[in-house]
Amino acid sequence: MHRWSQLFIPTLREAPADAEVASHKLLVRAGYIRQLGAGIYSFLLLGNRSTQKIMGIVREEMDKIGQEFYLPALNPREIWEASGRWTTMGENMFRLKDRKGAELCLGMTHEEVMTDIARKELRSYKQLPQIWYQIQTKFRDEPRPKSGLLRVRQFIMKDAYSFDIDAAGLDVSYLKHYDAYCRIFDRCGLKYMVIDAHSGAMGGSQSQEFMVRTPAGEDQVVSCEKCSYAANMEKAASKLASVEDLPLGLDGKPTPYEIHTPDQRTIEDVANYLNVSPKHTIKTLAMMVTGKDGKTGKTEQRALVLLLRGDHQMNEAKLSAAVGGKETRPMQEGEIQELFQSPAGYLGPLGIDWAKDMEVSNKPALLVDKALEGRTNLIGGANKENYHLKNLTPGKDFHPTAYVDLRRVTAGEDCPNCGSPLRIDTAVEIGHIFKLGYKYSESMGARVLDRNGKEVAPIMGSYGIGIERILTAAIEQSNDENGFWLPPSIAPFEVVVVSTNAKDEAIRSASETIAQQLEASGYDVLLDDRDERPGVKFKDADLVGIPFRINVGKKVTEDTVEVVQRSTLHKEDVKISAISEYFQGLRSTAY
RNA sequence: CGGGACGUAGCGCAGCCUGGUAGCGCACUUGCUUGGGGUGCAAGGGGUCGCGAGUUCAAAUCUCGCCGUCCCGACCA
Repeated sequence: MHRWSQLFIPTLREAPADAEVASHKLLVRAGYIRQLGAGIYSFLLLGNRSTQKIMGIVREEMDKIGQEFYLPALNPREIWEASGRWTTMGENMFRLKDRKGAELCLGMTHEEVMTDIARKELRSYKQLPQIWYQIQTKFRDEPRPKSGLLRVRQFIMKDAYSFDIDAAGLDVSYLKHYDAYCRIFDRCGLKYMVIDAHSGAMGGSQSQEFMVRTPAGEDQVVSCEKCSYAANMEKAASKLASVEDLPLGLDGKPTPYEIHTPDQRTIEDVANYLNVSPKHTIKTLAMMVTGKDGKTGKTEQRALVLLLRGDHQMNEAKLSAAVGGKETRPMQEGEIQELFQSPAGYLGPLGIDWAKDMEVSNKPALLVDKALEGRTNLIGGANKENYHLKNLTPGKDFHPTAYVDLRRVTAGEDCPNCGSPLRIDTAVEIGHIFKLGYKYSESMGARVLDRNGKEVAPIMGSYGIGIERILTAAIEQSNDENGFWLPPSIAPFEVVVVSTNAKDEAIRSASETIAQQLEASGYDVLLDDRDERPGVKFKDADLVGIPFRINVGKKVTEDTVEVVQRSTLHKEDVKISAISEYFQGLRSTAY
């Protein structure tokens, strides 16, 4: 039996001044966590109980599909060199030296260690498939830890890795994880969505993220109001209404011609001045790309010009993907003048010798958004102050280096699947599954013999869940100014029994009895037996995330107590003799 | 890493401009009081004013350096 009077639950009336998001303020106020440093937190009794319950659920579901390991957080440099990530992980990796001067790092993820086990131990296709997982502490030297537990430098992750003989096998392992993740997040009581994601620096093909909508989130998610379409902003697409192109101007000849547009610099100005919709104009964005050349290894800089439909916005993530992850920045004035021989405001694609493919780096590249592919008679800058061009047709008047998707989806546009409006929300990523492919098995030399006796690399998948993020997301999803409420499955206690007057013997002993009864029926019970005023206890009970409260008060003389559901604040009188049955009933419904 | 802010008791803050005994609310301790939404009264305890230099008779206060934390951006399985 847990008695509040004997526990350390340091609740705070006020949130620390440096807490910004709801979950951070409340986790501190409720005595779940305390900060040790930037992005480093201690878990106290309540916080630890909650994360232990989350890990319990994760473990139960993962045990159905895989085997639990426990790998070291301290990793030698060699395995990270083997995968190539000793360098690519850069400053995000915590590095240290041992007494002999040997280099080590703290694991940010465990593809390397798992693959190392695989390459040493797996010999035959008969040993596949394997799904290995662990629940373990990860270290990442985030450039900017923030938002309490949302972005930290040390956290607990459930990470799993699958090894299969072929792509079909990987599909099965991937699906098993998908299903397990759904069960885990359902059991944790989260409202989540699954979105298509960018595989990012990890490589690989298919990838999905499990996201929880919250204003505190750092990721933008596009989802359909009606159907199940949902995607990361980096990947999201939308259906465009078709546009009827402008007719040919002047004598009807299909060649671009100049028109005088004095002081008309913005798309909006030009469109107004010429009395056309911005949909008929071309937006020209001048950028510079910097990055290492794949062949020479030298850091190089090249001009990159982007063309979008006038009313469209550029999506930085898509651009970054289009240039292979290199850094981009807007051109400076001098650079613009040098390439276009024209001031900004009148830039266009004509008169410049564009590179034919992205590999050729001595010429500027011209990337044209797919929304302009097939369009004709557009209006764009003439590369001459105070002039624009009419009758511009991509592919005819100028030749793009490539057509790519660069456009930023905006809320209200049509879903690519069903045509219903799309919405955009910020969200927190709580889980991620993806098909790694052969990246690690090949680079690290994991090989098995297939049924033909041929040596092949196993195909891998990688699957992660952020334990603390489940707690954080749950709080973000369910809180008010007085505190928060967790789903019973992950709450530190399921019920708090509040003895409203510690000095009243009838109330005191009834509280005791009720708490014992419920505990005997298998509930996690906290008995608030402190010698405090009822108001203090109610405030604390509302604060700390326990989903149900039993108020034991004067009505004990009538064999009655009050049950309060924290989420709704709904109150109900229940006979003490029937309290266990009452909660059994709840378990089948609200639980 | 670029921009901004902050650092005074466990938490929230004032004091700094104009240098001179370090303060308020909550929390904590003791006593009484109260007992269904942070009860009231009284008496207490608790501070290297982030750290280090400098200026000065005298520094929380002025100057310089460093450290730490938060926010925006960049970054990000």
